[in-house]
Amino acid sequence: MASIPPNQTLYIRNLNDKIQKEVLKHALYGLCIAYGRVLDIVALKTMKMRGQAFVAFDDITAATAALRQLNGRRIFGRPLQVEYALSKSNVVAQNDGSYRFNEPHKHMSAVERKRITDESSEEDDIGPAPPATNEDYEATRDNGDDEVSPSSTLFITNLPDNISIDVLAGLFQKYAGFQEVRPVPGKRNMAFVEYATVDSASAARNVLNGFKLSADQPMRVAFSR
DNA sequence: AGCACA
Repeated sequence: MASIPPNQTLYIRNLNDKIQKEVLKHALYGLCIAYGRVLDIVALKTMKMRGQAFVAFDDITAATAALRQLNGRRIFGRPLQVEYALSKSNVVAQNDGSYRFNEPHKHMSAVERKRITDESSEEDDIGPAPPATNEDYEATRDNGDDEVSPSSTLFITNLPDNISIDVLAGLFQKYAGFQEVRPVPGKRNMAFVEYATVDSASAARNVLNGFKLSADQPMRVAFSR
């Protein structure tokens, strides 16, 4: 079996394509960041590309470690199939100066190209991506009800019943200071998330409170008491 | 199964 030469980008397939794209990326990020710096994650929901993702690492060593550890690992109910990508990601090309944003990477008719483009812009995500900044967040935040004082432990409620620890870890690991997710025994729709400091917990809370993991259930992220 | 990104 002719194998693919090492590449600092991994090609991942067999992903559950029912999962909201942003959630998927967060989860992959959470899994991958353990092996090195992650430069970018690309996932498309086009006909051709759904169920697949590209994770660009800092270097080949990190990618190789992630490939070894993550291949076959179950996430969202499916074992990941991880290989090296065939080509260089744009992010890495940009980094090494070889990026030319014109050169066609595929031979495709104009109509095919248009079809792909249309599909890419189609909005099939269930809910919104987490706001990118705290400023964005102010618009979506619920100015509510917690009189609990800030803490390094977050208490998550209103989760979809069948949520996995993987998903939550994927989401919360993206924010600095993340330590662990702890299930609440007997309560499938709640969890604790531990951060190193009050500030890091607070930052994660600011972004993720109200984030939808399912269409109708914005999760609530509060400080634990 | 399916190797993209502006």
